[in-house]
Amino acid sequence: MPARNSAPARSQAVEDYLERILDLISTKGYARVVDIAGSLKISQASVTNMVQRLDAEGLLNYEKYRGLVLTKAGETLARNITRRHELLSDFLKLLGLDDEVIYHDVEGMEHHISPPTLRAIEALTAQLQRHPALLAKVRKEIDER
Amino acid sequence: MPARNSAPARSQAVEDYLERILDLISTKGYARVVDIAGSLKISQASVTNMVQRLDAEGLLNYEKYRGLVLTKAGETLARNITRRHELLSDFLKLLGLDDEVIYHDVEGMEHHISPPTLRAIEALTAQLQRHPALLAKVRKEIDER
DNA sequence: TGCAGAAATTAGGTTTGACTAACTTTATTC
DNA sequence: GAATAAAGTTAGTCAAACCTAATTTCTGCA
Repeated sequence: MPARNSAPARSQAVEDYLERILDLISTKGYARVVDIAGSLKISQASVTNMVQRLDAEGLLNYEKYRGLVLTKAGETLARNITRRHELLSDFLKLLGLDDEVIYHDVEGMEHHISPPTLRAIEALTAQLQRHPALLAKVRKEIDER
Repeated sequence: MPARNSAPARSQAVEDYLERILDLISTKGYARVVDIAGSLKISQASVTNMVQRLDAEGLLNYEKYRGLVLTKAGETLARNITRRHELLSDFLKLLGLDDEVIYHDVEGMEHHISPPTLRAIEALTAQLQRHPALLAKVRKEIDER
C-alpha cells in the first residue's frame, strides 16, 4: 500500500510538537529537547527523534547538541495550529465547560478540525458572545442534567 | 455488573469498528468480515484480527467462519458512539457546513469528545434550532469569507 | 582547567493497527 | 456431488511513535 511518498508530514504528533515548540519559544525564548520532552511528557529520546524528522521535513533547523529554530514554514504552521487550538478552547469555554475538560478534549480534537469547520465555529463564537441570553440558556440546560 | 477486565479496549480503532458493525447490523441485519472491511476500507485480514480482539474483550461474540453478534456491552458502547457521531454531525450541519467536510471532521474528532462536551453541544444545538435568526447570521458570516 | 552532572543522542525494543500472500472453509452452480 | 468462487483465516511484515539503557557532548563551578 502507498505509505505516503516521502512526507507523512502532518500527523497529530507533528502538530503537537510544533505547537509546544512555538509555545516554549514564545514563553521562554527557546525550546530545548529537555523542555519539549517535559512539556509533552515523553522521553528526551523520542523528542530527539522527532526533531530530526522535523528538520528533515524543513519545519525547523536543528543542529545536534545545539538547539533548534522554527523555519518560516514551521512557524506559520505552528501559528495556525495554535490559533485553531485557541479558537476551540474559547468556544468550549463559552459553553461553560471546565478547564480540564476543555484542555483534554481540545488536545484530542484539534487535529481533526478542517478550516471550514474552524471558520464556522469562529463565527458561531462571535455571535454567541453577542447573545448572552441565549448562552445563559445553554449553560442552564447543561447544568440541569 | 461486570467491570471492565483491565484492557485498554477503547481505542479509536475499536470505536470505529463498533460503530460500523452496529450500522451494518442495523441496515443489513448482519455484519460479515467482508462487509466491515469494505465499509472501513481496510483488508479482511485486519478485520479478522480486530474481531478476534473484540471477542476477547467481550464486546462481541465471534465464531470462526460463522459470524458475529454484539454483546450487550458492545451494543451499548456502539450505540453511545453512534449517538455521539450523530449529535456532532447535526451540530455541524446546523452551521451550514458541507456534508463531506462534516463527514471527514466528525470521523476524526468524535473519539475525543467527552460526555460533558457532548452534552454542551447538544444543548447548544437545541437552542440554536430555536433561534434561526442567529443561525442565519452565523451562516452569512461564514459565507462572506 | 578539569570533572561531575545535566542534556542530548544512539541503539535497540515494544505496541498498535495496518498490510500482503498463502491457505482453509463455506457457498454456489452445473 | 465436485469444481470453482467467495469469504475468512493465518503467518509474517511494516511504519509510526513511543520507550529504556548506554553513550556522548556540553556546561558550570571548585
